[in-house]
Amino acid sequence: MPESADFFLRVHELVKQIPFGKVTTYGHIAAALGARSSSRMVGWALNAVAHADRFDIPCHRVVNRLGELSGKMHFETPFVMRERLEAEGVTFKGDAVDLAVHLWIPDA
DNA sequence: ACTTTGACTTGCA
DNA sequence: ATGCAAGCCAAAG
Repeated sequence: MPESADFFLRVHELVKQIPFGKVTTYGHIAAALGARSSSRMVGWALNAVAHADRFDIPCHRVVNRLGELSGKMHFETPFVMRERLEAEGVTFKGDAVDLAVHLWIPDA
């Protein structure tokens, strides 16, 4: 594994630290890691997670800047992601999470 | 080794 | 306010 795995690890830790019923965005994670512009890499990190058996990492709590579940299509079914969030008490604003209530910013 | 794409974000028109 | 283009870094073709 390349050194970028370290980046993945930090993303994983951050995502694990997301409180129950809260969500965060790729941009905030990237910013917390000092890579504000590299928000795409956060997605790659989660992709690696999804490909592995890292079910301990709530990737469904990570959304894009608009609160949309951009990664839902990468799940087995695009519905499971929203179902899980709703199961945690997360409210939705149409097809996006109500960030005004559930947005959580990592404590880097 | 080069090109294309991707779970994003920001900026300018 | 909406739409298109660029920037970013890494992985897959």
